[in-house]
Amino acid sequence: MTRASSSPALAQTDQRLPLHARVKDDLIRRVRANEWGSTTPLPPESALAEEYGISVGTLRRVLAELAAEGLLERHQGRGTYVRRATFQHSLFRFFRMHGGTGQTPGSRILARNTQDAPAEVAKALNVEESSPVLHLHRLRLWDDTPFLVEDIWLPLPQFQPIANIALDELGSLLYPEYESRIGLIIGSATEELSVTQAPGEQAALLNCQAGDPLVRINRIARTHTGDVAEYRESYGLASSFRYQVEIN
Amino acid sequence: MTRASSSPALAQTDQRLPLHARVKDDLIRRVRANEWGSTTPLPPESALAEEYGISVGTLRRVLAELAAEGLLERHQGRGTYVRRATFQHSLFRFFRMHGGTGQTPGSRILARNTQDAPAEVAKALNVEESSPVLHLHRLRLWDDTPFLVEDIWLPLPQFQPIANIALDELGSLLYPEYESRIGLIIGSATEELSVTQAPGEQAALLNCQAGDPLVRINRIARTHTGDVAEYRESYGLASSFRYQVEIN
DNA sequence: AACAACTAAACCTTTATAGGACTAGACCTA
DNA sequence: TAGGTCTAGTCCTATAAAGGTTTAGTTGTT
Repeated sequence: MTRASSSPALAQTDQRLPLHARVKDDLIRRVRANEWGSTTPLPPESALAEEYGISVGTLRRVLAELAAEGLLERHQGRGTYVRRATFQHSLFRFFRMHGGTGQTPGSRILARNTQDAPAEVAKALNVEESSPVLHLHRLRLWDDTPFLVEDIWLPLPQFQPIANIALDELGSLLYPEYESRIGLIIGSATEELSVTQAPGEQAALLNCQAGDPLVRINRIARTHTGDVAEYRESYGLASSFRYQVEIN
Repeated sequence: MTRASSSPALAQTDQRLPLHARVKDDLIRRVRANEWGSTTPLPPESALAEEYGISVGTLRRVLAELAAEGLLERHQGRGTYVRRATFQHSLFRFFRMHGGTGQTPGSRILARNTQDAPAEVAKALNVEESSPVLHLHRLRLWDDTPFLVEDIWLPLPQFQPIANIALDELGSLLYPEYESRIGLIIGSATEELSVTQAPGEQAALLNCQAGDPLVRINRIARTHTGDVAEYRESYGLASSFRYQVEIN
């Protein structure tokens, strides 16, 4: 029950906290530091407990909490794994398309260029103003019907590979492309919803009147370590947006 | 480790489930049945464990899960309590008023009458169409500046006391009134956000142009037992609405 | 090559125990 | 009356142990 002698891994953590909290903090740190990919399991309970110099029961409590919070995934008989971000709760899910079931999603990149980061983009990406960024202008569709206009900004030179490849090689989903071409995994994001009125350009693309209300979603996407990797502004028809939340 | 003999309270639960899951289900049922108000504590761990015929460790696991899910609140040295709904996550929180800090919230009831429930309201309240309901038309303000127009429907005769009392006796918050005058506690709610354009009436009240985009929030509020107690439609200026969500 | 049986490794369930920390109220003292 | 001290009651931390279930792979048989 003494807190004097403990594993070196816990040296960095707050000594006033109970053991399980300190172990939890350290495990979060190690997950963020990408110590285990999402395909290699964490060491088994017994090994981790021994490593930290704590009992298996205490370690199990920590792992159960982290699983409940969605950071880890546990499978009886198989092991404990880092959970990939699922984006189950993205606001984008709430654009309800009229069509319904049998439709397929797609995307079309309308423009790709290198820019000096405008103030707003620089602030979101956490880079110097006017530093070079890659800009994508993109349309997202259901069965060739556009429902979302997107502007996406990526810091350079980090994302240079995305600037170089042929446009038709870019898949309809960008995050797998970041992962395969740059080895960068998006771990979390912040989205902000607001309502605007359609300027002429967006109105034409979305097939509505200039001035019609649009929902704007700004997303700042980050890696597991917390570094900002992408900033995007997406516009969709407000009339097809419906967001539900349970409160208590 | 046998599952044959167990507390009578568990007889109703699924015998194939592990003990902790069955106890959890039963505790949820008892909380919903209002067995403990939010001021009287649940029985202590030791008593509950004995009642269910399980060990304290297993019971603690269940209580910890329920606390993590927000159904219970635990206080070392004091006891375990049913948690009152906080509505921390209500969409209303995201109407950002320009003013800022030192302002005070208020509300003004513009109209109160008894109606035959319109189809939409009847469906939301889960009552027969054209059955009698109480309707409130209300303005919510910051420092006398209106920012939200609300229509509220309540089932009769249940809410008759609210129909009878003088309007100036109704406080600025309704849920405490339901609680003190009817003994009805709101336990959860579902909110749905959509965007509309202001009709003339709302525009005048909110001090904007007809046709300006409005955020509409429909809320269905329920008691702990799941019965619908209130339906409301609220309209606010879209330009002052900003909603943030963390995703992973 | 296909299938079944076995086995090791991993997580899961349940109980038990010893001691610690926090809270509210009772009691005592000034 | 005001303020401290004590104490019973309650939840919290940490460990230990015995047995169960699930998975993936290995081995053996046909």
